[in-house]
Parts: sequence; C-alpha cells; structure tokens
Amino acid sequence: MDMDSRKEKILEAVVLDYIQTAEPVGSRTISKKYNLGVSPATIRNEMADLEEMGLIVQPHTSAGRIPSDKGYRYYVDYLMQHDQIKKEARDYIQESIKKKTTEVEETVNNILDILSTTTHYTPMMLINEQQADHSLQLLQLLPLEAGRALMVIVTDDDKIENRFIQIPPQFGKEDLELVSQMLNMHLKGLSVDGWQKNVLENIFSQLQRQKQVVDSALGMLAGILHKNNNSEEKIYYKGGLNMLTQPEFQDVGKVHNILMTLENKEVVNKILNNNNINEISVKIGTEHDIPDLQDCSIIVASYKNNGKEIGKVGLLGPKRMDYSNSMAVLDVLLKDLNGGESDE
Amino acid sequence: MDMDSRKEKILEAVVLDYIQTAEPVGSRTISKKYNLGVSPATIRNEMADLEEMGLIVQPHTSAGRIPSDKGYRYYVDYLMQHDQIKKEARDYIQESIKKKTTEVEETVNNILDILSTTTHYTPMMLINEQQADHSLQLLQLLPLEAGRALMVIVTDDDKIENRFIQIPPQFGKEDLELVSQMLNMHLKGLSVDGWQKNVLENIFSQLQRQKQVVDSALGMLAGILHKNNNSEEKIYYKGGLNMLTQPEFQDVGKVHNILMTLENKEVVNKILNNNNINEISVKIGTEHDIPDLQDCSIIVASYKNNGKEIGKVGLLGPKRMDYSNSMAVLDVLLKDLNGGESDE
DNA sequence: ATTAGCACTCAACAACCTCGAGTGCTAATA
DNA sequence: TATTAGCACTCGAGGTTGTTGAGTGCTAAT
Repeated sequence: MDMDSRKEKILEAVVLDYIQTAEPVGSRTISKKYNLGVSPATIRNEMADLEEMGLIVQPHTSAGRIPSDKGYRYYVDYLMQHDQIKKEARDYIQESIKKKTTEVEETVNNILDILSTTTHYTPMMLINEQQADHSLQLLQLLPLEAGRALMVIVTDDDKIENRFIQIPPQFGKEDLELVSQMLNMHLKGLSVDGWQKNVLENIFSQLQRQKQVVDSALGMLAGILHKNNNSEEKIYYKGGLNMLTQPEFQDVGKVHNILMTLENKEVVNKILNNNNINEISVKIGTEHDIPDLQDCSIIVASYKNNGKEIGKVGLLGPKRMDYSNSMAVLDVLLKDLNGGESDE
Repeated sequence: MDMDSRKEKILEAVVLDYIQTAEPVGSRTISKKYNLGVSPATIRNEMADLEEMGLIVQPHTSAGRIPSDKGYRYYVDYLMQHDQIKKEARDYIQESIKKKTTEVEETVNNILDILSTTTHYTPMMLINEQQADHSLQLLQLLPLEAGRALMVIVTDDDKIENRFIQIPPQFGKEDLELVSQMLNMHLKGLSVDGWQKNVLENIFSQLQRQKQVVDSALGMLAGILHKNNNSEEKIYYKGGLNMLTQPEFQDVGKVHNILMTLENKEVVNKILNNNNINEISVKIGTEHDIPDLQDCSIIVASYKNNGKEIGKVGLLGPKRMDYSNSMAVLDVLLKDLNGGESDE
C-alpha cells in the first residue's frame, strides 16, 4: 500500500487537528474542516489504510484517530510546511536578543526565556566550554601580608584569574616582581604546549632562590591555561512548568517523572548530544531512548557563534507539539544569534 | 469552653494522625490507636467541643475530623514535642555540612540539598549581602597593551575584584606603578567613608599628570568597597517537585499555581522576610497572606554565622507537614552552621 | 471509485444503589 | 455527674446500570 496525495492530506489533517485540539480526530471532522471534497466514508476507508500502515492509531474502537510516532515522523519529514513565524514574534525575538550580556550564564538565560515565553515548551541548552588552550597575556604576583601573595593571570581572551599563593615569609616585593617579570617575559603569548623545556630550565636556573614559588606559580598557570581537562559541558533548562499546562500531562505522577528526569543533567546532556547532526533535528516519542520522556518530542539545534558551534539548544514538548512553529522560532533565534543570515 | 488535658490529648491525636495518614480522623481510630482509656462516644463529645472551639473541622458530615489552621497553631504552640531528630539524620547533616566551600552559591546549594533530602519539603533561602563597607587591602594597576590596564583590588575579606580600565596611550608602566603606590599608601586599610578630603587632594596634587586615571580608578574602587547600594538580597529555592509527592497536591492546576508562585522571587522574599523574628517561626495556611500558598505552611529560621544573621532559611510544606521533625532538622542544621552549640 | 445507509462499539456521563465509616443524640449506667 | 452503649442518621466512595453520541466498518447502490 502506498501513500498518495489524498492519504497525505488526510494524515496531515489528523496531525494538525490533533495538535490543535488534543482530541482524537474523526472522519466527519476532517470532511467538514479540511475540505478534501470527499465524504466521511471515503475518509474512513483511507484512514483504515493509514492505520494499517502504522501512521495513525485508534485509542479505542469508536474513537477518532491520533498520529502514531511514525505518523508524526512522516508529517515532519514530508508534509510539514516550514512556516515563517509571525512578524511580531520575530520582532520580539530580535528585540530580546539585543540585550546581549558579557556573562555566558546571562545570555543563556535570556535565550531560554525567549524560547520559553514564545513557544510555551521547555527549552534547554548545552554550552561547550572553549576547548582550545589559552595563552598568557599577563602574569603578576602581588605582595599581600608576609607569607602570602596574590597571583593575577590574564589570558588571551581577557579572562582574569586570581589565586592566592603561599610564599616564604622572607620573600619580598622585589622577589615577586622578579619572578613576575621572568615568567612574563618568557611565557607571554604562549599556551602550555608552547613551553619549551630549555626555556623552563632557563627560568629555573635564573630563579634558583625563588624556585618553590616559581614551581607553584607555574603549576597554577598551567592549570588555568590548559582548559582541555576541566572543560565541562554546562547544562541549563527552564520552563519545566510549561509542561503542566499541556492537557496530556494532567497526571501528577507522570509530570513528576518528567520533571525529575529533566533535573538529571546527564539525561539532558544525552538528549542534546545524542544526535551529532549539524542541522536541526527532531526526535519523536520513542525515537529517543529515555523512557520517562516517551510522551514527549524534542527538537535539537546547533547553537553557533560566528559559524562555530558553541552549544546546542533543545526544545522539549508533548509529541503533539507545534513542530512547524517551534522549528521556525528556533531557526530565527539561532540565525540571529549567529549574526544575521550568514548560516547556509 | 476551656481546653482541658483530655481535649488537648484528643487534638494532638487528630493532628498527629492526620499528619501521618492524610485522612480525616474518626473517634474510633483515636480510641483504638491512642489509648486515652475512654470510649469513642466520649471522644465524640469532646470532638464536638473542639469543633465548636474552631480547632478541628469536618470536611463533610460523616467524615472524621481534620485540624483547622487554628488547630495546627494550638498544636505547634502548646502541644508539640520538640523532638530530637534521629541520630543517623543528625550524622548525615553534620557530614554534609563539612564540605564547606568558598562560594556562597555552593554553600547555599548544599544547605538546600540537605534540607530537601532530609525533609522532602521545599527549602528556600535568602542571603543578605554583606551590608558593611569593605576596606582596601591591596590595589594594583597592571599594564596590558597600550591604552589599557587591569586594576586588581583585594578587599579586607580577601575578595578579589578585577576591572579593565582605559588609560592614555602614552601612559607607561612607571605611571601605573606610581599611581598604584600612591593609592595604596594613602588608602590601604580604609573604607570609603574613611577617605579624608585632604588625603584625596594630596593624591591628586601629587599625581597631576595622571589625574584622569586616578579619577576612574578611585571611582571603581569606591564602587567596589561601598557595598550598601548594590546590596541585593539573593533568593534561592529547591525541591519544588517534592510538593508533587504529597497526596494533597494531586491536582495539576493547584500544583502549577504553587510552583509558579515559588518562581516569583518577590513572593519568596516576602515569605522569608515577612517575620522579622529572631527565633524560628511557623506560619500556617492563611496565617501568611499569599493566596496560592494557603494550603501550605512555612517554617522560617534565621541563618547566622558567628552569631550574626546573614540570611533566612525557609521550609515550605503542606499544612499537614511534620512540624516537629522539620523544626528539629532546621535547628540542628542552623546551629551546626553557626559553629556548634554557641547559639543561646 | 465513491458514498449513503446501517448496525455495531465503546468511552463518557449520569442516575442509582449499596456499603461503611463516622456522627449526634438519648437513655442507661457507674 | 461523667461515661458509655445503642441506635438512627448522614454522606462520600465505589460499583452497577442505562443512555447518549461520536465514531467505526461493512455492504450495497450509484
């Protein structure tokens, strides 16, 4: 049995109507609301075929049909109109994006807010910490009270790190200045793997007396510059409560499960990382393997800045979510974040 | 009509049983489970009195009784045993507290975690930023590329602040060093209101050439030391989902209201600040004036460190919450945080 | 190929009944 | 006088039954 144009129209009608009403869709409804020019009886026959093909299901005899996961998939892949979102929504997004802040955390929060309020689903984000090593812009040791100093390090991306360090009590301002100058001179502009053995030996030989301090300073410096190891992916999500407004989630137990699942960062990580695609991706119901979220769908897109992926953005909603609008919103948001239409 | 010992025992039985079972308590149950040595009939008479006094209510004819807000209040004020919490719970708390961290945020999170897991209610915290001005421990200007410098400031409480500042392009390392030394020399150990006019004039007169830089450095310094203005109270809460496990909150709409309310920082602030008491305080149902939380009770305690209040800790639960245990947990936790038994 | 017609199914809803936990009242009892 | 046994009464919870209506599948006519 094959899909023909009419079957597709009927499937589309079932999906659209169910997305809108959350009620099983009957043949009469389709015949009336979506003018295909055929009678309910004909539609019934077609629906029986669609059911046989596994695209729609009946919750029980004498109920209308609702889309199966496979049905949603067919809709998303072949039938869905890639809408433009409303101008006002687009304006809102573009307006909201403008308050760009320096703190990653705030930017992320802003994005989550925008998505949560425009879609009423549950947005989440994953940010990859910068993977590249950093190089040194400035290092300075400053004397505090006896035995204690402050190390200030500025990396090439203008990030500042401060560390208190222990120094021998007799260590004076001049010693610190000397160490600072030596380290600055030899290591400025270099990342950790640019540290050549002979340079380090050179430093140590010139700073025999301050060896201990140099040692600990270098250790800390290396830790700060070398981000590979402690690079962690940060996870954020918001608007879990939006789920509570969906008619399919009126059961407290169910909702509790879903929300508990979202609290688990590993799961959210899995959701967002599962698909290492470049484009936008949709996982419907059982297509992802998180049991507690099998009544949900997830749209994941890659979050770029100047063409470089720096994270993922996800949007969790009921399977009955408005895929078209959601994807359009994500699209607009992410393109604008990426600085205009430069993508693609 | 007065309370006598027997009425109190019956009220206590109603409260305790209802806290435990979440079901209206009948006269037979009391007679059987709480051996008062009298028959159900007698208990019925007494219960009628208690109802007349407004301490218990009947959800409907032919149901048992449940405590009214006033009944809970009487229980909390006069009847409740101030239990010791179980040794294992105490051990758990004391163990968990140990991982004290430097970041306020982490400490708070830790406390919220402890409360959430031990009580299964919804803990929240408010932290008053330090109100007092700080004094200067160290100030240093460090040269970056031409026209740009880094200002490092260490305050008396070892907090480090960094600011980039603009400097005239011809400004050299020596100028920066000079400015640093002068500011350090004259202002070290002082808070903003210790800045005497003649000292400032002195600085400016000696640093004519660097006036502009000194100006902006002083401005930033003042902002950093003078905390009064930007002192904001920070609000945290956790474990809102715990509410979902309570049998009285099986209605999604209700839960949604409650959780939305908690998202509102102003409300949480109000909850925690409403009572400017020193001791631990309990607000039951309508005693606090937040409509959406009138099915809940809130225990608020003052969070001290070395005898000084630095915030509040709250615990939100159903009216049917275990007041005795909750208060005991809070008590142990806060006393331990305050460094042993020093309080009172 | 389409559709009108019809018998059939089943969830949702309402009406009704029964059960039992719980009450208040009264009269007997200690 | 305080307590209690006894009893009639109330009412929610839960089960049964009947009705309704939306929806189906099948068949025969177009």
